[in-house]
Amino acid sequence: MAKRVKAKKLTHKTTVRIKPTVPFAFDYTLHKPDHFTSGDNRWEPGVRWQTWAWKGKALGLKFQNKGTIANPLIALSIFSVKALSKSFFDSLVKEVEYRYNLNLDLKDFYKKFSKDKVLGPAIKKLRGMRPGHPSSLYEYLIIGIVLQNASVRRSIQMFQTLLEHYGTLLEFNGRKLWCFWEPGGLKNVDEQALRALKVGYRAKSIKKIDEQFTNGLDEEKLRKQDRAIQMQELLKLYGVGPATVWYLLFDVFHHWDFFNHVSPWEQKIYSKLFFGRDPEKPVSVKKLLKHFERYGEYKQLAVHYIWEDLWWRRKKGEYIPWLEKEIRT
DNA sequence: CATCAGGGCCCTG
DNA sequence: CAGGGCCCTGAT
Repeated sequence: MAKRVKAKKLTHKTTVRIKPTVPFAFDYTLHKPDHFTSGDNRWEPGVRWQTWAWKGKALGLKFQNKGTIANPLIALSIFSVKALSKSFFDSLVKEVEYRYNLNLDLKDFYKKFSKDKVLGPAIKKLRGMRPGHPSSLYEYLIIGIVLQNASVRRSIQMFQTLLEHYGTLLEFNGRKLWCFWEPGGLKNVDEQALRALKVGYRAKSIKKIDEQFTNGLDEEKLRKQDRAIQMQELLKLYGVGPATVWYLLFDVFHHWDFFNHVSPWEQKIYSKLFFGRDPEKPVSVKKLLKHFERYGEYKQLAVHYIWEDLWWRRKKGEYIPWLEKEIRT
């Protein structure tokens, strides 16, 4: 399936140091085992390689853990074709800090919920974990579209194929990874061509989002608006509904306090986690949402901790039979 | 084999 | 505001 193409070699390397706020857990922040793996990143303990389209440049990033939870330090190496300016690096680092929430203050959240029966143990284990996602709004929208009405395996296939057709293969630090195309990159691609990649009816959404996005949607500006405006603007995008917006508000716009949607597979998992129920006989969405109210302004963050704890347990080798049944990769 | 549901959304009535 | 249809794929 992989197209045979020549990788763009990123021979320039610049390393900068980033000091996140304390406490900081490198692996729990830089790797989320529930996010589907794809050709744009690689993780191993203490290291993450990630491609990054930024201001017209296709970059390779390598994050290395050089500190501890109590005294954190990240070495970020930026690989590029040509040398880049100081102001370019500054803007990039600022964006990295934003997307991974490296300056987030978790004290109040921990103070409020460290003793919570369900959340407490997760906080203890994952102490220093930030929520966050490496994608821009545009990139996340494309990912959101391929998640719709599809199994994990199919989503991965669609995303990988899109990357391989419209992205750029980069080679840096001895690795080859695909980099996302820039917004507007599908201008000369018609819907039929997208359909040929087996994305199905999502072709229309992808195409329209690429158009609508280049026609004035500005991520920077939207970040500064309040949540209601953000929702309203996102829902205007063709193919974006409540489920996709819910993901976006958390992962891209960093609202920790907003929880209005539960998708069917998540409903099953939450039912088991929070109510001990058989996932096949899930608790109603309404009841789940009401349950999350106890976490107040941190409800989405709280669920993120419990959710990630579950996936890390699996990642670390614990066999969770009911979960395996729900995943169906 | 055929049929169906799936990590939604749009559109119609 | 409920419900049919949509692409494709793996499960049954």
